[in-house]
Amino acid sequence: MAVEIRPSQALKLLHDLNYEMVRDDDRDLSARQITILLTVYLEPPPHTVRGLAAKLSVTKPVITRALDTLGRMELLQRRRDPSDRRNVLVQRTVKGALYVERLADLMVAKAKELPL
Amino acid sequence: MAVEIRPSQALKLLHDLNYEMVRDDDRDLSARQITILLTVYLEPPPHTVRGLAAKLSVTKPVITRALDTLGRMELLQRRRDPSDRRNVLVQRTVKGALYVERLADLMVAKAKELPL
DNA sequence: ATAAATCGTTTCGGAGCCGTATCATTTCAG
DNA sequence: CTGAAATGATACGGCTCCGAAACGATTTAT
Repeated sequence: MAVEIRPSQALKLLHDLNYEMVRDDDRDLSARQITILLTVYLEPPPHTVRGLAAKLSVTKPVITRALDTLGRMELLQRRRDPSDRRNVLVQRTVKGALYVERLADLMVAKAKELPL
Repeated sequence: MAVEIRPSQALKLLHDLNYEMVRDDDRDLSARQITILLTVYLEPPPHTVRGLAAKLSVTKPVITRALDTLGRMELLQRRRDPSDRRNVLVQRTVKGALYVERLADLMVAKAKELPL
């Protein structure tokens, strides 16, 4: 129970954050893509297509396509599981780590600026 | 300088929030749509297409189309400006207010659950 | 009264993402 | 060794969104 925030502050934080994301990136990630990205960066590996699909309650092609996009952006990468070559392991990248870190810092900064 | 939050907490909060939005709504709003919605609900009126486009640094058709979508969802509504009938005034709706309120409450709850 | 300017919408071609169904590859069971 | 099961990728038709350009309606300037 660490972070106390009031509803009006939450909305302003959400607004400011989305505002920055819209302005900075010409190509903004969807809610699904952000969720996939953060899941990989926050939860312990391994991450498979099937596992991510189940966790987000979406179909497998959704994950495959999101990985195509996030892979093209170099924010995540695929790797075949050597022990079971049917599996694809989703892994972090340097660029992805920087992106996530920047997102976190932005949010911390915006939270600090909140009025009242 | 009200809300203190650490980077790892910010990421988890962001993840949890996007996760809920992906799971709850079958049709999730884009970052642009959320920004438009929150701008109208947080900043003082009047809100015009041109004003919103300038504020978000996007073209006017982007706003028009977002209003089409958000209007269809009944989260925002258009109204002609009686004093200058070229303008369109973007206004809140009951359903939109409830949606925004729910979003704020969700974020407050998720923040309260954050570890450490 | 006519021309210019302003505002929001529509059109156009192009691109991304959706879910369903199907496919190729790999593993496992009999 | 052969057939079933599991996994991720692909094909398909449909929908939404994008930016640029053109458009109709309205207001303002000359």
